[in-house]
Amino acid sequence: MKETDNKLTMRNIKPTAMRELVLKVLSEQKSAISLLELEQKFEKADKTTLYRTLKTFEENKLIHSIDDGTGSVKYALCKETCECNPSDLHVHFLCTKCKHTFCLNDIAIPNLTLPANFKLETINMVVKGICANCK
Amino acid sequence: MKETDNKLTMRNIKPTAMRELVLKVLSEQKSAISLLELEQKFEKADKTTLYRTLKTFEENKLIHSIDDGTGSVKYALCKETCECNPSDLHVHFLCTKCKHTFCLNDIAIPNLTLPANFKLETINMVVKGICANCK
DNA sequence: AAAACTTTGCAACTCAGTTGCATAGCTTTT
DNA sequence: AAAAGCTATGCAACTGAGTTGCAAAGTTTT
Ligand SMILES: [Mn+2]
Ligand SMILES: [Mn+2]
Ligand SMILES: [Zn+2]
Ligand SMILES: [Zn+2]
Repeated sequence: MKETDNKLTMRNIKPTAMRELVLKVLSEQKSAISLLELEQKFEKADKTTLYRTLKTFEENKLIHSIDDGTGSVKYALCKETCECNPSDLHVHFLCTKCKHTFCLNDIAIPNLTLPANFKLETINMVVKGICANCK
Repeated sequence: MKETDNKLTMRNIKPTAMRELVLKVLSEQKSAISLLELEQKFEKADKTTLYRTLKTFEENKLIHSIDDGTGSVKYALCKETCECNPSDLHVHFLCTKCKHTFCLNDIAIPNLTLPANFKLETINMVVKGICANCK
């Protein structure tokens, strides 16, 4: 697990056995994953440990969290260069059929003209519909 | 409460005392309100009744709900003509200072080009930042 | 007035997320 | 190498928004 180790240390995360496993699982996903789903990928793993692992990953910008409105937060790997700045923001897509949540990394969030004296900080944009796999 | 009564019956909601009071409170708000906040506007009111009142209002398109990512759903009156169609969708704004959530009724959600074979159904777009009152 | 339906109020529950705390496992100092 | 100190892990218990079951109160229909 040299490669995985590297990804962790590059984000200033100490590479423990658990963290390597979690990163591996996250890397294998084609869509964003919830804490519960992550838990279920393991035979035996503690929810709290996974929870804190995800928090650590998120704080160190290895992953980003997605609030897709389903009631459970999803997590997905950040691009290598991602610093979670406004310019790294992208649209997310929730398929109403398969319930998968996708990062549309190539779809930037369109510009908006806000009312006078409103200052923009960040935007959450979630598109719901049918994904290419379900179509 | 002739006027309030009318708004309810026009949306096929039987005008009970409680419902009139709830609609009155909702009409007075300048920003969207949560179930808990609604509860606190009354001396003594049952959360369940308010909950179900909001559900009834929402089903009948008197109000719409807003998931602003704070963990508590907000509710705001619909425009008279609103049928909660895609064309009635608008951007919402959450002020990170005063924590108020506003309907930006005049700001339509911008068009997006989705990846091939993705079909759009609806969009939730929440802008976070500083509102005009807090600026 | 009785029967049928709707609304309300209370209590209890669900479920995702979160915290406290003790133990286990490293790392650094002596 | 042992002791001390820090970090990660595991379990249990808690939180808070939302939701459901059920009985009582209120309305409408017959
Ligand atoms: Mn993403
Ligand atoms: Mn609105
Ligand atoms: Zn799908
Ligand atoms: Zn504000």
